[in-house]
Amino acid sequence: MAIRSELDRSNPEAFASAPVERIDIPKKAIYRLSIYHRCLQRLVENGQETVSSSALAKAAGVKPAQLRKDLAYFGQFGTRGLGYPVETLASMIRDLLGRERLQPVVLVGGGNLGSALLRYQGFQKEGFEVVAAFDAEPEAVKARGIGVPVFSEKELEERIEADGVRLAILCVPGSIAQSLANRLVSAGVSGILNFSPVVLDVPEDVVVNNVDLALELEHLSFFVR
Amino acid sequence: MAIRSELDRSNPEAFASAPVERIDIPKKAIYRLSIYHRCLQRLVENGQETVSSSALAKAAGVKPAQLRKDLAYFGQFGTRGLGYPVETLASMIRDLLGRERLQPVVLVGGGNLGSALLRYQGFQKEGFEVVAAFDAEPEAVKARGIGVPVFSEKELEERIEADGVRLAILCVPGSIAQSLANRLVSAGVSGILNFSPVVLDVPEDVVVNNVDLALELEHLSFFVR
DNA sequence: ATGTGTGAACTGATTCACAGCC
DNA sequence: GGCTGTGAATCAGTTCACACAT
Repeated sequence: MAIRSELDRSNPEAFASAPVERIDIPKKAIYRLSIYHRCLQRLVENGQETVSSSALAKAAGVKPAQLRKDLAYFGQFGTRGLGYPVETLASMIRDLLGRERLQPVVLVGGGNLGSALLRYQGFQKEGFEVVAAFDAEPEAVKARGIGVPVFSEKELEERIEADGVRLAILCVPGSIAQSLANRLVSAGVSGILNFSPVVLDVPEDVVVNNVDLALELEHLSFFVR
Repeated sequence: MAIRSELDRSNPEAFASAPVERIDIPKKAIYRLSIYHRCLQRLVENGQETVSSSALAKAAGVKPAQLRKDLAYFGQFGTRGLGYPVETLASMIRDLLGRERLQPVVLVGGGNLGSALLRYQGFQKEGFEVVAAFDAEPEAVKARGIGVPVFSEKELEERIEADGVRLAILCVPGSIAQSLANRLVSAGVSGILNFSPVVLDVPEDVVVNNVDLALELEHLSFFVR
């Protein structure tokens, strides 16, 4: 089981119980896998058949050795003297990330940011399906007119369990974030993309990925003199 | 000068030429400073006067030793046997992050995500002022009714230079992100919060902080079996 | 010749553990 | 007694450099 080391924006203690064979893979490497996948997709579109570690690394903004090492965690995919087969590599990463088939996701919190994300096409484009949204005042959110069914927050457990959803996007005020996270977890969610400005406390087998927009901006402001 | 090591989501090569005296501070430590500040704000509201490293660390989701070391990079703020003065510490972090006074920010790209972020109150609440937004079709964005002036993308240089803006939020399609980043940089911007799904290539003295929403979700999907 | 795969060396960051101060 | 500040020890992650395959 498991992956070691922390990912900056997520709870340092959040580990995953991954399918047994993978051991000792830095979370950062997994993170980079997604980036490689993006770059590979572009190459596929361009009809390129193979790519060298240096070319792909450059596109992804990392060093060639790093790319090779990252891929090597999962097996041997390249041909010495030639490079990596673009199509095959892309598909293997998708497989690894559990992205071969559509993943259902729920969104909790239909405020400004929440309904913004509902309208945002980026998730759908990358193959995630937001199957439901929840809010304390579902009517208000519905009024903003989005193609995702909005339910009362009370139906949260019921619907998540019914659909077997494992991923949630949480964008509620900090004050209620923890209690909603608890409810999500006990309904069976094991991955939370958290936009609330709080450090969530969750069981070991749940992974939280924090995206704190204001904090990102604040962080930048340190560097601009 | 300067800060070493990388911050996960930003360009690994992006370093800052910081005011000389600070040397050898991990970027991650600076990142955590923002988190500590959040927690301190809550304590201020509660009227608490002092806080121990273990209490604050717990709230921030880190180990006490880490918190102490992080703060020690910048000076000695605590009292042995007592803890840290909440108010003073908060203000010193603000000062350090360059957040004592309001920072003007521009937003580029008024698509789904862009106009969502314009409506999002989080930035304003944390003391950033979005002074202008730019889009190729400013009228369309204006129509969505937001309290921020929207200009044609052509006026970008002009207005950024006039206002001396140093921070930008970039949320345009990947295909045009690099060229807009170039224009921002030459107009004087030195910190970019990048929501576009591309690795931006910028000069050494510009800091890019990448927030790739689809990628965050994808990353989670690895962990949910 | 070219370019992967990988142990070994290195660099950076976290944690320990304790000395020193209130 | 409690809690900070910090050198030393540990741990994780990156990069090097080269053996090996095509």
